[in-house]
Amino acid sequence: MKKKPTIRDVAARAGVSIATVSKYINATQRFTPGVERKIRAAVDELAYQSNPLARSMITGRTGSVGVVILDIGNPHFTNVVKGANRVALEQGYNLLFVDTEESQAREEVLLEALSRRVDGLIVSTRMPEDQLDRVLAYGKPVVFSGRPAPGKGPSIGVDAYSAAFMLGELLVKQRHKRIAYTGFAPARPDMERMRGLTDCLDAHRMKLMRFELRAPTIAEGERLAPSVLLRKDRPDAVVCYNDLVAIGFLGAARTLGIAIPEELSLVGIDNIPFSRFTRPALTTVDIQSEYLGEEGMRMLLRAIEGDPAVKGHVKVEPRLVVRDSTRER
Amino acid sequence: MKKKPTIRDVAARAGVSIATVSKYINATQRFTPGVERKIRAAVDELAYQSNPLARSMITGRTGSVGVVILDIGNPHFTNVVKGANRVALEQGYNLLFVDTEESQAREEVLLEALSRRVDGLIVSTRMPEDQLDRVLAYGKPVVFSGRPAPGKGPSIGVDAYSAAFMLGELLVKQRHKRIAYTGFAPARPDMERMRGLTDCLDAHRMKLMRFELRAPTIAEGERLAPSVLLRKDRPDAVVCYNDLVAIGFLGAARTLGIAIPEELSLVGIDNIPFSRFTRPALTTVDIQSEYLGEEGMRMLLRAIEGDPAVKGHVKVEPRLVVRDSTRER
DNA sequence: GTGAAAGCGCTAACAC
DNA sequence: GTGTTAGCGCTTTCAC
Repeated sequence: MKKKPTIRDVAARAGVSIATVSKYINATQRFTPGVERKIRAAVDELAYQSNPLARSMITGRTGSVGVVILDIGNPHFTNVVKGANRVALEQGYNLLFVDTEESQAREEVLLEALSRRVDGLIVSTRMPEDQLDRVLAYGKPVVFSGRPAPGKGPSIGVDAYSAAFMLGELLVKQRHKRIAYTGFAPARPDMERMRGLTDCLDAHRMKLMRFELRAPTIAEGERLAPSVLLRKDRPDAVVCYNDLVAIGFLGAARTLGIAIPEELSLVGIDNIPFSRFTRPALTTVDIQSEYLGEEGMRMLLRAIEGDPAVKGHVKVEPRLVVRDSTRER
Repeated sequence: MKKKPTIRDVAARAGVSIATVSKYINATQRFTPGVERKIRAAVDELAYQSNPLARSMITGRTGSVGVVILDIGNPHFTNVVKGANRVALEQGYNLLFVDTEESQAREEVLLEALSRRVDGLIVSTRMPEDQLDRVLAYGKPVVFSGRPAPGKGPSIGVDAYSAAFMLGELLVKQRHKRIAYTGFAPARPDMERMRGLTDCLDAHRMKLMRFELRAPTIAEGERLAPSVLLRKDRPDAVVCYNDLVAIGFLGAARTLGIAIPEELSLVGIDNIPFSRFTRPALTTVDIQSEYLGEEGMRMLLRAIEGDPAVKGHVKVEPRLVVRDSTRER
């Protein structure tokens, strides 16, 4: 763990100026063969690597972009990251990401620490709209992911209203009579989903039952399930906040001896990779997580490059995926 | 996106020297009330935030640690990250991570970029042992995760040999006669798992069939499954490289009409959260992913603080988790 | 307690 | 082509 050689060490060893070495490192110029050879030799011998911090201080660029996600344990977000990572790498940026674990307090600190180390950010946050300015105050290009951010900068997200509406339509068409939604109010898309579902049921003169989640996770789905499945007016279909919650419900239903889809239809949202492998396979809505990450990163990179056309909300269309956890009544 | 105020701006506005502002920001000293008030006012008005890059250049510390993982799509790794994140945050560090997507080429670039931006690293890599020095050459404390790194620095990982051995014992005890292993040779633990299984079967005078995966993923499990399940000498038990592969096998078996566990026992390794929710629920070995991340981070943090006792390999014990994908013959 | 000055390792003009 | 020089924004002696 000896100390690292600096550009000065290389210059001294090669017998040239530090400016020349700098130009060699950055390949911004051609050299006389002798000089080039000497520099290369010195770099090799010292195993020199330039310090990106020092470089960034001058150039104002870091070559990195950041992604802030709410929960790395949710496959939806890991897919967003996968997509973003691929595009960033292709364009010569590297991606740093940070998991806020759904904690608002943490968000502040992590965002600030990250924002100064990258050229731009994609951020998923539950922050109320009027606080979004705080993120912009870091002075870096930002793309908000998973929600519209009207007037606050570019954003990308799936159309939560229509995702929920589609699910409602399916369930109604399948003649379900008592439809429930397990919502998670703190999440941004929750209200839109609720609206989509309510509007759809209203049109058919049906009412929606709502149950409240404390977190959008498998464990929480399992915890909540009994209280909705053991009521005397048990719903005959439940729309879960996301696939994770639906998987928890599936597990609980099995334990409780409730057959799905025979006695109860169950749907999720997200279409995470595992939803295809539950049994019964989960009916859900694909929200194109990976594409969200890719396209979000493309937007961010354009913004970093100074493209003023990057603004407004990009609405991505959800796709209904009907599998075996729903059945006609 | 106007330019950020510097410490100089604050000093000018407060009518003090930049040295004084620096001391205020870092709380390294007490002040006369008047000065303190003026500085605070200036900081607030300008919404000043110190530039961590500039600070790092001088102090040599960044306050961040890095984690390099092979595939963020694998819940095993996301759990490692979760554990590491929690511990890092507790200790006042923040965590940046990077996904190499199982690509060696990428690894180089990402590692170098990351290493200069953090105080230390936890790295998962398939790099051959003799190349591990390259990682150490970055001059930062490193903990290798998921494998021993003899003579190359501290490491932590689950005992892959015994994990496989346990699975072998279970399957033998259940009177399986034709046991197969779907391996993934490029991965570090593959050889140890192979040894564990082979030793166990040898002791019972049984032979192990081996099949080769091209990646340790669900999709690859699905792809490989038919070629092992449709042979005339079909195994009656298959040990999958990990739970993801096992889930792929489960899906394929369903499609092929092969009943699990009635006609075939199937086991995975990792105990990812979803393995409890497949049907049948997957028998597997818990490798304590989250603990691996926590403890690895504790080791790293101690190493960063200069503790010379951090070295050698910490071997974590796996735990057999018997569920419903295996059955006595 | 406070400030002047010397850098951290590097790049970007601008001479030569 | 190559070298000189002036910083990037900050911390850290070391005087006062």
